[in-house]
Amino acid sequence: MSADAPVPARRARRYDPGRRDRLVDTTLDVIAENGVAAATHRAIARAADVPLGSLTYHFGSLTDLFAAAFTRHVDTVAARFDERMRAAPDRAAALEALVEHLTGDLLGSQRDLVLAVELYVAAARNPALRAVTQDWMSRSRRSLERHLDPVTAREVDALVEGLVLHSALSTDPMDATRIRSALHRLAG
Amino acid sequence: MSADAPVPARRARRYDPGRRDRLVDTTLDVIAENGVAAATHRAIARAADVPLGSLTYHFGSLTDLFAAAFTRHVDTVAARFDERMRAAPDRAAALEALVEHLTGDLLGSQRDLVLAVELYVAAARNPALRAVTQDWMSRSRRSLERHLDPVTAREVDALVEGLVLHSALSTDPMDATRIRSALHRLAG
DNA sequence: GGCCGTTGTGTACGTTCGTTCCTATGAGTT
DNA sequence: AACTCATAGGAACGAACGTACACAACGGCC
Repeated sequence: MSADAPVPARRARRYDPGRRDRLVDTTLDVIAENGVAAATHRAIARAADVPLGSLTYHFGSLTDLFAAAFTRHVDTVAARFDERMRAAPDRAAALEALVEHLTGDLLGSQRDLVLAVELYVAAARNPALRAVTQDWMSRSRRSLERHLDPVTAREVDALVEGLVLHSALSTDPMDATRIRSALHRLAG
Repeated sequence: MSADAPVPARRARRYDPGRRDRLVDTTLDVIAENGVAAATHRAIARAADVPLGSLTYHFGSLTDLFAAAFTRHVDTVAARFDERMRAAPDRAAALEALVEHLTGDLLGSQRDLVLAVELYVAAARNPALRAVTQDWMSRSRRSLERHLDPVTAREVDALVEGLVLHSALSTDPMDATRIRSALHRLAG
């Protein structure tokens, strides 16, 4: 009469060395999927299949976790973007690489697009995240300045931001041809 | 023994014909000030100095209230923008009006800027708000097409969106001169 | 002046949240 | 093998949330 007692089903898994890293990744997944507002401790714990307490153990607060997640995201995208710019031999190639970055890397995966916008808004209200956005903006501009003068780089940067926003939210985003034409008008 | 009884301090004010309108305005204020996430029934009620129940009486749900608020905001900004475009006699004047719109109307009041970005993100997750953003985007483009061909209008629209985002979040937004130069490069 | 239906108000309910805390476990060290 | 301490796990707390609802108050109508 005690075999299948109402034991609360103890969790078996133990000692998970990469867990902290996985939590950061899962956080980005949840934010991309449902937005920052829906990225609660519980939602992330469920998505990562870890108990609730594990989150507050690894990260002192939800803001800390967001900061870690966005920092990772910015590092990933900024590194990829700078590599593209570094690989370009001249200005024309840089513009084409920019088109590729926009249509291939970003617009291809709605994920990075959405994460960017979510980061922008979260940072607008949260001082702890503002540094991450600032870092992204300055790295992005520095990459552009490999082939563009500072004034043009700044204008292109603004246009790119607008294209990202448009693409993330509009029903009919601009295609590669239109983007290329706009970039050349601005920086060609 | 009953004069100053612990009566819960009945509210005196009654019959407030313009209340529904005021609630919409107050909602925009709260969103601009603290973001959509902080715009709760209670926060708005406090800001408008009305009891909590008044909100659910006038608006069936929080989403309904947001939709009403954003619709009003879009109507205001879109009307002002279209008037500027309509008043411009030619393409050059239209571009200058656009600069004026950006630096004067929008960047002058951080408020409209922030509201725009908040709307974008809220709409990305909430189907009921998506129609409002679509309306804004199409009206904005139609206004631009008074003086620009459709292709250019679209590019300018994207650039403007990027400038808005940059201005709302960057520490050193572009000034009127730079904005004018960028617009002329793109559409001049 | 008395009735009625719209409008206004206060409270309560059930849910979800971030965070805290106590206990259990096992890898690494001695 | 024994000990230790960083990690893991689950329950609990108080606070805040959206919403529902019962009752109060008053303008408009007879």
